[in-house]
Amino acid sequence: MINFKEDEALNTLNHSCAHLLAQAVRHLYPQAKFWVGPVVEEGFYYDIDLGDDVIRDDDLPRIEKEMKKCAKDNKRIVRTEITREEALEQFKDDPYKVDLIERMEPGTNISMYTQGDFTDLCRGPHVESTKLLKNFKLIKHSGAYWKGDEHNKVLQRIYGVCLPTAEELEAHLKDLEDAKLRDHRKLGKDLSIFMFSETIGAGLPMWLPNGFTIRRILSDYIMDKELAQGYVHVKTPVVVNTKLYKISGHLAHYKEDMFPIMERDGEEFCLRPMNCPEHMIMYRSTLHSYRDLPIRIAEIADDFRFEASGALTGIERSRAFVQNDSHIFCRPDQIASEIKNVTKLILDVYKDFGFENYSFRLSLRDPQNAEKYFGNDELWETSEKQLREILTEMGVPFYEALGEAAFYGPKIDVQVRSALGHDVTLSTIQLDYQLPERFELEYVDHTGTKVRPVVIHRAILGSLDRFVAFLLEETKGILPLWLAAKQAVIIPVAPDAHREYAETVLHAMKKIGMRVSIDDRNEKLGYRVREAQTSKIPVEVVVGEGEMNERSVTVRRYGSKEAVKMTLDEFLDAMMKEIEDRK
RNA sequence: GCCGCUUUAGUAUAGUGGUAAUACACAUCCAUGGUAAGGAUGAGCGGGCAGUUCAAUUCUGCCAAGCGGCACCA
Repeated sequence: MINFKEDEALNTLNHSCAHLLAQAVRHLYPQAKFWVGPVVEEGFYYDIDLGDDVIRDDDLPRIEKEMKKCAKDNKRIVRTEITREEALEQFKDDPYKVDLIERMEPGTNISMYTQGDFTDLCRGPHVESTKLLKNFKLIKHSGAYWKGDEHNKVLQRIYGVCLPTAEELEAHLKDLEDAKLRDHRKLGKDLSIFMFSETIGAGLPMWLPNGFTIRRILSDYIMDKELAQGYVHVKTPVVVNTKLYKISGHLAHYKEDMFPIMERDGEEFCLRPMNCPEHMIMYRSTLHSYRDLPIRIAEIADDFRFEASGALTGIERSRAFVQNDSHIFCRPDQIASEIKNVTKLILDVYKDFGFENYSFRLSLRDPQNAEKYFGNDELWETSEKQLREILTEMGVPFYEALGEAAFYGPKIDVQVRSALGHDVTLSTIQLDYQLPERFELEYVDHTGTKVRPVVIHRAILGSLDRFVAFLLEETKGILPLWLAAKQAVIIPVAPDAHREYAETVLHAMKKIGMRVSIDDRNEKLGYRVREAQTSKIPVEVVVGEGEMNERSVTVRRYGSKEAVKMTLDEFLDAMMKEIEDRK
């Protein structure tokens, strides 16, 4: 996918196109006032105040037409400079421009770009003439809060793209269409992975047999990895007394994001939004020696968060989900090695799945917004520094993001991009000095003194739900053999004549643990082959007269046009090896 | 939650102010077969609640769910 922001030429082109958009909007909506029109990764947008008017779908073609008209005039785009004071005077009737100008250094000059009857404040650069703006398309529109603050007025935002040639534009629009085909919501429906029901409730997924099988494989997989690394697994309740979240501080901070509280017999309960506090209580239930640390408590945990209705996105963001969660209770001197181990585990797991498009993000607090966070400044600075050093030392490339920390500590997040371009967190590692304090956790050190441990929160697959969403989009629903819900289908050429041998093959495959069935419906071979292919089943085994007589199978793999004949034993060996290797 | 849009059979779509169509899937029957759709017949549909109208799937309002963004994301 094209990155319009990083490509210098495209950036300039799109920036100029944003001005063209503004010019056209000014013609069609004389009352329009303009905020900003930047270039972003997916193209350009402009935020516009239309007074009481709004943009509707039908308006985009109208605006495009006007843009074409403006561009055809072939106006040169001219740069001029004025002083800050002159600018304030010139734009005194436009509160948005005044806001922008006032934030510039006094004494600096301000550049403006003019094309025909339209002038806008702008740093530039721009293309020479509007005639270069030919191959553009307005993609979508939406409301957007002024300055990104939900208390501010909603401006109208229009998104578009501009490319040098008509062919490139067409190809880009085709890419956008294709991305929709690997949207996990579409694949999930087509492949019967999960479903939603209005009657069950928004954001509450139901996992169908195929989907549950995939989840079961995933949780077995990750639990085995964890066991090998010294984790222990537990199960804790999804409904808890609200006392727990009063202690943890969640109730004060995050009540709005929780399902409503239940009250009975004078006690309050809630559906847990996360399970950290329960693991704290579990840790606290016995006395720990410094020799016992680290203690790594893990859980495949159902959690419930009342996500805003507009945030729900299939199983990528739902209100009920299952975390692959763990809390590592350790001594301060163990932090670095524990975080390194978790990072290694993440890299190891991504390798098993063949993921390559991800990036590590060091999520820091936003110092402008300090009241959002627990704990004192030094502690934050120390722990942020600690995480930064660990990543640097490991040679893992990462970027830093202010304001992305948890309220109790900084994080290392692993970010991926969904089919539709959403930046989402898959894995996370969080350093926490706060919850141990709040829950008064202790261990006995080598001098016999009770001291406070540190907690590392971590999720490798993140939530199984989101992980499956990403997995589907990355693989286009074509899962590797070891993960496929249905790994193989056996197709007897003539069901009546070859059923018995098909069953022999079935039992042999089941014996090595494969998820396989026989398709002995009274349909043509071609029909059954087609269905196996469209269901994205990795392996088709055709058995007929020849196979029956020589105890062999004819195997066709998903996506291949070739059918290969081999003995049943060779086939079983190959399958076992492939599943074992997680290829 | 905010701005805009959408909602027709199991699925994907078409169409209309006079209660609806196509394909696949499904059921029954015929066909009994070698790698992407054999044939016939049949059953099944307007998100919910109001309003306008002689008449609403079609127009209007409210609600819900979904979609694209915004905000949010422990």
